[in-house]
Amino acid sequence: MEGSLVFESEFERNLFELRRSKLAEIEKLGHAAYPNQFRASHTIPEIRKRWDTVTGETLDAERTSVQVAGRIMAIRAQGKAGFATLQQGGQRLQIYVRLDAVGEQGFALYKLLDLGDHIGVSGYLFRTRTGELTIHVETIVFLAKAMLALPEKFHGLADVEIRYRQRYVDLFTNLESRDVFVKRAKTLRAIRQFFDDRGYLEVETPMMQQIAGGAAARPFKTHHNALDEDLFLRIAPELYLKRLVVGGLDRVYEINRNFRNEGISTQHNPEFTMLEFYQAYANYHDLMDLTEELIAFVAHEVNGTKLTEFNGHTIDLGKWQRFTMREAILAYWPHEAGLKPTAKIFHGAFELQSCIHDAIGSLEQSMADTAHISPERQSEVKTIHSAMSAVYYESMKGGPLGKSIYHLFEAVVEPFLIQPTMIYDYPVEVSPLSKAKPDDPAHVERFEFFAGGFELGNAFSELNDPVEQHKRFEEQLSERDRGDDEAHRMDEDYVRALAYGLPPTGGEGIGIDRLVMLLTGSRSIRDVILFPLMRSRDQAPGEKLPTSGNNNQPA
RNA sequence: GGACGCGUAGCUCAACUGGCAGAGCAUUCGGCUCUUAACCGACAGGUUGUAGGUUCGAUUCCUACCGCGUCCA
Repeated sequence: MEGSLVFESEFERNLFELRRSKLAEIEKLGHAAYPNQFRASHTIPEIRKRWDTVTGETLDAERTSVQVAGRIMAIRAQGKAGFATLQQGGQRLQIYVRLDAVGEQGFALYKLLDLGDHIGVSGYLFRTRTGELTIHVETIVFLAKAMLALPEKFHGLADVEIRYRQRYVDLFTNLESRDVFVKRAKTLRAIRQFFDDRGYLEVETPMMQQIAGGAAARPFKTHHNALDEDLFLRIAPELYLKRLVVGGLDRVYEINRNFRNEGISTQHNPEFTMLEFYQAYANYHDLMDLTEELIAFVAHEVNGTKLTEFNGHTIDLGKWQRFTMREAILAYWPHEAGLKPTAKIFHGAFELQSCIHDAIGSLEQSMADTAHISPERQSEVKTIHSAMSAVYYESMKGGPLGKSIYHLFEAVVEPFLIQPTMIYDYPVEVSPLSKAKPDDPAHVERFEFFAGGFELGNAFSELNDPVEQHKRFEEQLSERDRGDDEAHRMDEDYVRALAYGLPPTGGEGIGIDRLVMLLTGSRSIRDVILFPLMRSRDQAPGEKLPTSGNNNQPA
């Protein structure tokens, strides 16, 4: 068995052996090494909630008996007595063990205990001289041994890599980390309550799909052996959920994982959790109102307030602003990019190109003028400059105007949307599944919403004209041919579903991980995912990177 | 994929300009019947991420690689 255990060092191997011999001594005292049950009268949070404010005199008068289980997180022996701190349910409670109260057997067990061990105790509540609520132990039951050393008790586990890779240690040593995941669960519960209360049906649609559709992203590929068929992990549930609306499920929502084969960053994990919901007979204006209600409700359920601290900003999730995409570009135009342009730049590729050309020139002048601009702003300007250059280059190559406008928006507006903001009326070229505005076929009834400087969600009035949908897919195919490997694929069955008649429908997707980041003040998405994807450490160096040329898809 | 930064005892961190690799916690042993980052005394714990190079001498400088982080793409 030892051969299969992973020790970090000889130190750990020795400690493990030492703890095994202690475990054997505990068995000699008459305790099972790995007992299978303990009946507690209370959880530690229950005890704290009920008795935290009760005085020592009252406790002495009542002499309340309790049975509690927990993990030892601190232990202070003092000859023939001692204290320990038990942790359970994310909270801690001190216990007091003395020889004359627990007897020779009990005290012998106490002396064999280590940090990290699980025990159960029974005794009565009292307050120490310093006023701390404590269990005066009468019997100790051994429950399980920690065979490895715990992280340092004061600083906890600080190494982020170990926190992600060995989350089990992070969770019991850093209670702030535990809190994040408790809030994550509260977020999901609040979302379900919100939609259940409004007559939505929670559904589950395929995560393994023949055509990974519904979003602009590269999928992961897998293979079903019995069918001998390649499959893709879904990048979005969208097209299946709308099939359900065709089927008469007027209000549906799904909360589950999507998989996108893209880079990893503080805002991207290859698998992430998405909420998508669809409501028949609603349009994107209805969804904007619903979204404001939802986010405010969830924030309040999770934090008891609509305010949240994120990245040095106080964000009010109850207060929203709304801009059309074109308004936002003009409103957020960086002053280093020269005179604020007019709406004329959106009228044609030539106008947009000459505007961006001038802006790039102004930005370059600002970048050279290091004396008058703060270093932080310098780096922002540099980022805006490189993004704008990419937009210019793409436009000169003959890319669609709407795509350039969208990328211009991403360059100059998105990172600066700290307070909750809805951006609506998107170019049709970047919205192949959205319904066009009745009076403006170049734009669609779509909005995205932002807070903290990143996108949280995306919604639109669903395109339900099968002929138009088929045409949009074909346009996406030609974008693929132009080299955009994130462009949508054709999905004939989806078009067929639309042909049976999709009622006017509004649909929306919200990134749950990012919402939880916002609600918990977490700067990295990895802090809100229990087991974020990490590069494996145990591959042999020779097989580290697959050499190209076998079954890789063309880039 | 690129730039920058980090990697030292199980954990948290030191080590000046290249000159004997250290402390606290945890562990082990001894003492202590109200402590709480308990305290007091003693012991032990290291291939400084890996592989090379420069040097009389490398944790420190150089190269490559591995892992992580931040920013960018």
